[in-house]
Amino acid sequence: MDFMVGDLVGNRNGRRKSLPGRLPVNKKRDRGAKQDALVRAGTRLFATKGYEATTTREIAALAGCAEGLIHRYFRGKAGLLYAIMRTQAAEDAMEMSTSLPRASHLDEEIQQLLEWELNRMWKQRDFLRVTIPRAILDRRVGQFVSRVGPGRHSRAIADRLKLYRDNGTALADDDIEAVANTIGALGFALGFMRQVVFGFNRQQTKRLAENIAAVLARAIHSHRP
Amino acid sequence: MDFMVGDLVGNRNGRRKSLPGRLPVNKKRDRGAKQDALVRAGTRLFATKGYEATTTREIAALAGCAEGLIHRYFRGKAGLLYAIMRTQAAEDAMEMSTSLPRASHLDEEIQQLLEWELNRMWKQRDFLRVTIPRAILDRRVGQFVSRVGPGRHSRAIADRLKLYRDNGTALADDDIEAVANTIGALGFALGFMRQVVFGFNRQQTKRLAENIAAVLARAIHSHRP
Amino acid sequence: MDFMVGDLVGNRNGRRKSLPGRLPVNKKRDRGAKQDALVRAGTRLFATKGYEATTTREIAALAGCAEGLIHRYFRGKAGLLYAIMRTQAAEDAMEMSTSLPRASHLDEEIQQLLEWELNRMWKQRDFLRVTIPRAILDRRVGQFVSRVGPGRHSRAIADRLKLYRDNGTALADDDIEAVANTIGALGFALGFMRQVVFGFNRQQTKRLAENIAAVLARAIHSHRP
Amino acid sequence: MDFMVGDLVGNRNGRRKSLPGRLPVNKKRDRGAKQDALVRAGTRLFATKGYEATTTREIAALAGCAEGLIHRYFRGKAGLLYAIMRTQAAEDAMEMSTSLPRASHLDEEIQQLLEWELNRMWKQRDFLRVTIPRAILDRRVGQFVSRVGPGRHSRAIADRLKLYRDNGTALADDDIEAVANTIGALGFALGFMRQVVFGFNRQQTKRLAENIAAVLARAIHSHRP
DNA sequence: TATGAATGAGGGTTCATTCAT
DNA sequence: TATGAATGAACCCTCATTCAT
Repeated sequence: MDFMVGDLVGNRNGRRKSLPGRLPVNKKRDRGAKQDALVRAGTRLFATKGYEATTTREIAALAGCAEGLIHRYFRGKAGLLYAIMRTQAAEDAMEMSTSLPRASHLDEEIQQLLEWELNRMWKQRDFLRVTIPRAILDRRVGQFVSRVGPGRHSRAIADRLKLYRDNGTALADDDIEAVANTIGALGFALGFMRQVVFGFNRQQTKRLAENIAAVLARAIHSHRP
Repeated sequence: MDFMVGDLVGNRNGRRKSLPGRLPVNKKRDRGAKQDALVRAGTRLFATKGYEATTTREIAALAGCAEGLIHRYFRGKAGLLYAIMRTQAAEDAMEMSTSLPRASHLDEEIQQLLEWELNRMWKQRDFLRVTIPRAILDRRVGQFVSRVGPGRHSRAIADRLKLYRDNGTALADDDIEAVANTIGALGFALGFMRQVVFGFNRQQTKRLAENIAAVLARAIHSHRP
Repeated sequence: MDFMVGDLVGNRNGRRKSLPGRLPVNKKRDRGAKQDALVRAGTRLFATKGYEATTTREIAALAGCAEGLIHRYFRGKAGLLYAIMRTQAAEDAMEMSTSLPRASHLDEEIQQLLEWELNRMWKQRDFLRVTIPRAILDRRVGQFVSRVGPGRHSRAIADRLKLYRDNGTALADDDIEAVANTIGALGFALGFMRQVVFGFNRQQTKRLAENIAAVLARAIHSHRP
Repeated sequence: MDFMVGDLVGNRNGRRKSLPGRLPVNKKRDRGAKQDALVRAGTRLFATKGYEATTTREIAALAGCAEGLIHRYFRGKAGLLYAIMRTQAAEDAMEMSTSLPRASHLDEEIQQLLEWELNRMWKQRDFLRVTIPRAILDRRVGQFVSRVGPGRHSRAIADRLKLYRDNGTALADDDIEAVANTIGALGFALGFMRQVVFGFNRQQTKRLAENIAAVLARAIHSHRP
């Protein structure tokens, strides 16, 4: 009267038809570390293959943990993407607060601000490779990026420029806004598009930036002659 | 199954040469029309939903023709993408030759060049929404875009600037290069990223561009004091 | 300048990494036949393993066609289930119209009606094995089943019984309703539950039904003595 | 991983015997309470959503204990299902012994037996919603259900009918068997299928049962005219 | 012992591509 | 040649089960 009926009840995992010996699995619990690993793996893969072309399997494999965790921690692939963006925005905010020393002259300030932007773009290149394409497709992401990226940065740049004076007079607000936005635009166009996307030589790009910085400095100096 | 990047600069037809013996007169016209329709539909859909999220079925439906044609004409979805990029590059090249009238002063020239760039970005926004994400993922596409986009344009801009003189002397090459690149960078950053991706108000953006143009003009005027 | 970039565009099927030689596939188009095959395969598998435990993969394999067709034809697994139920309801309706000859006496009529019900249950056993569990879980399915099953049948049985008279008088409506419902109930309880689900011997069940029919006939004959 | 049907009649604990040396006094009480809670939660959820569609997480949540306990106590989800069936079979057996008072006449007896069956089905509806679908899919469960359900009950009904006499003579065995089985069939068909599954009005169903009982009583009275 | 976090096999479904018509 | 029905690989996600804590 005893017979096997286990397989009469079809359950998802009961059907493990061909798994003779399991490998010993690392089930150590370390939520923080695994979340980090997933965010890092996701960033890397989304950046190089694109969000859609990256599979959750790959991400889990690269992160060295189970696919299911992507869904447990981030509520799915899309959630991981958002987590990546939030994480980066937070890190960027932190990095901004580690202040760049003030330069002795306006020329130098513009010089170093532009260089700083270029470096920032380079450091954040993976993040940007993930984010920009999403921003292009999704208005909401675009607004988020705008707020935490160019928005925050041009304001910071403008604030720094306000501290400088030319022949004893403060710089005009319009000029400050123009230069701050130009520096932001150049940061993105040279630092990200040119250096990262178009694959131009970094030294050459840096020299170009230096020339431009010099031109900008001249412009702002010569205000109302 | 694999597409040549060479295709990016090749002719639009997937087939290398016309088949022997069979007049393709009217067929050709239909073929061309359908290819155009597919390219247009693909551009629109890739731009709004992204390449991966767009299905070939949708493209065919929007173009009003059969799904199979995407494969026959363009060797698949990826081939259509390349065709879109080629098409746009060609159109852009044509548009550049419809020349912008020369301005009477350098100030005006910079002004109108920047405005022209902003408009160009706006007109090409769908194309850019398709292309930029691909360029970000694919170094080779990046190089292609760089060549037909910023490369071509900054050269054209520089050529125009060379025609102007300040106090009777030609502008310095370094300044020309700096300003030409800055105009290009601003075109992309303001015209595409700010206007299109971040969804900023166009008038406001245009005014910002005008301020910036004024600053740049001042800089280049005051050269060699 | 020509390099492979095909794999830079991650598309779903482009990734066919390890399919050296495809088997020649039978892509013959025969929608009707394939729909039938899927309905039949679905009925069989749902009946024996249950709806949830059956995979669409299995259904397609048993039907000898592609999994995708389940979604194209029936909009998914659930749609196939509904199609099965509709199909069966339609067939059952048709079969009902192939009339059972009228018996010479009421006794015989009850006898043959009950037998007819038992046979119907046996013939429809796979369908019932699919449907009853769903009806148990889903009020809507329950109502549908009730309408096309017991509802339709007891009415038909009642209509037949109305044609008989006992000692020259028509049978009382209440009696007809009672006997018709009893026959229906017995059909289900003996024909399906006992014969099919509990696995009782069919001959024995048939004899039991004959005894019961005799008792019922007596009851209705002896009306108001 | 495979469950023995023997478990269906075994004791409720997954573990065969108590562990040596460790007083399980209070633990046992908790254990029992949690097992009960899991069985109750499982019954409710399996009944309303179906076995497969119910997750162990839901069951644990409804029972207010940890998911892992389902596996520790019942060796998995399937084991819980068997425990549910065993529990119910045991409760049903107990309830049968709380005897229904004997009626004064056969008519009344049939009447009250049928009513009793209908009520029983109503009370056990959740259990039946769990069990019937499993019985339909699994021959062995079907046999188990048949034994502890209809089998046990028709025997009990027959035993009661044997106590009545008509005009001083005992009822014929065939008639008793026929009526007992008919009552059982009606109990299931009206009490479960009609009342519970098809969602018919209970009062109306009760009246129909009364009519039928009257007809059956007449039949059995008039035996051997 | 009890918990619930971690695992990963397998599910339904989508959709680029193929090919009969 | 053009069509769109058919194909099936691969996707994201669920959830029974395992096992560290």
